[in-house]
Amino acid sequence: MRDFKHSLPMELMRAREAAMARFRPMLRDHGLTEQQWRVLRALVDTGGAEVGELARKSCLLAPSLTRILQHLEARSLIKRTQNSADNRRAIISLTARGRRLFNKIGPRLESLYSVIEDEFGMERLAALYTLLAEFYETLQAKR
Amino acid sequence: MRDFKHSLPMELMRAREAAMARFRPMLRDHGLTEQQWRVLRALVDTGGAEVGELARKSCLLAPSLTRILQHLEARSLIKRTQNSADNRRAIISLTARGRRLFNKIGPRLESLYSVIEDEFGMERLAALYTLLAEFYETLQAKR
DNA sequence: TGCATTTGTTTAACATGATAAGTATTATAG
DNA sequence: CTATAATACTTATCATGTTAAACAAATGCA
Repeated sequence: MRDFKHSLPMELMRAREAAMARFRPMLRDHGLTEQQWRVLRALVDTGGAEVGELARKSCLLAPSLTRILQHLEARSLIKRTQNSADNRRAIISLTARGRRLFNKIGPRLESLYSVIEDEFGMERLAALYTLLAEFYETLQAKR
Repeated sequence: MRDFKHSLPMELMRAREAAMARFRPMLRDHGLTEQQWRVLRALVDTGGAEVGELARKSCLLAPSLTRILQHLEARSLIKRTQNSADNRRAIISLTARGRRLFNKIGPRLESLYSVIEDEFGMERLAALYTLLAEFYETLQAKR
């Protein structure tokens, strides 16, 4: 059997964790988990979206997203707008308060990201992005 | 701000999830989570280890590992051997039953891994491993 | 020796991950 | 039309992730 050290899922996880360790403290300072942040960011990106689309964009499972939306709604960071044409669907969007929080955190995370970019190098980072995207596409295509 | 699509932690997560989706069903068929499997694998690798070492090798946080060991012990897949020199430490090791389960699952996971290797290509896979390891080292070194 | 510190592990509390099942609403075949 | 299936979410349940705090055993040092 291959050496345990060369388990691809574990290597991906370790790399991700190394990056998240840089970002998580700041999110935590603002009372956000990384998953909650992903939702806010997806909402800014889309300007409002249905739960299903939000789940895809933020890479969250539906049940997780349901709970997260409940938390964010309780904190008045998001709101729901019922779709009269299809009552199953609701459009989720940021409140003004949610947008303010996003605007406060976003730039700080960007600067942390820049540090990583400097340390690791833009070229290698780009290469990594490319390989990851190709890997994902390859494995998805064959399912 | 960068496009949301280019969030490195998310890309790492998506790639990992694409791989795990191949492995998880088989583990589930044997009543194991991926984390429990990582622990069994680390135990085979080391031939028995303390909780702390196990946490490092299996990339699990101590509280998670504590719970996982309780589950595995309840299923008689692992056992604890008290260290007389230091009563805080206990050596965790596989039971015969745990080893049998490992021997049953291991080869099947290997063959699933081979499929990924074929689909993505060994060269690109090797390149990905290298970049991931470098990325991890770079980010750890500067902490 | 006595005691504050450190170390290794576990608990606790809350949030999310993963799977299955449930609910309400809409689409569709007959 | 209407029963049925499909869709979009939500609940439920158990396991893990994350942080802080508790705990016991070992260590360092006055």
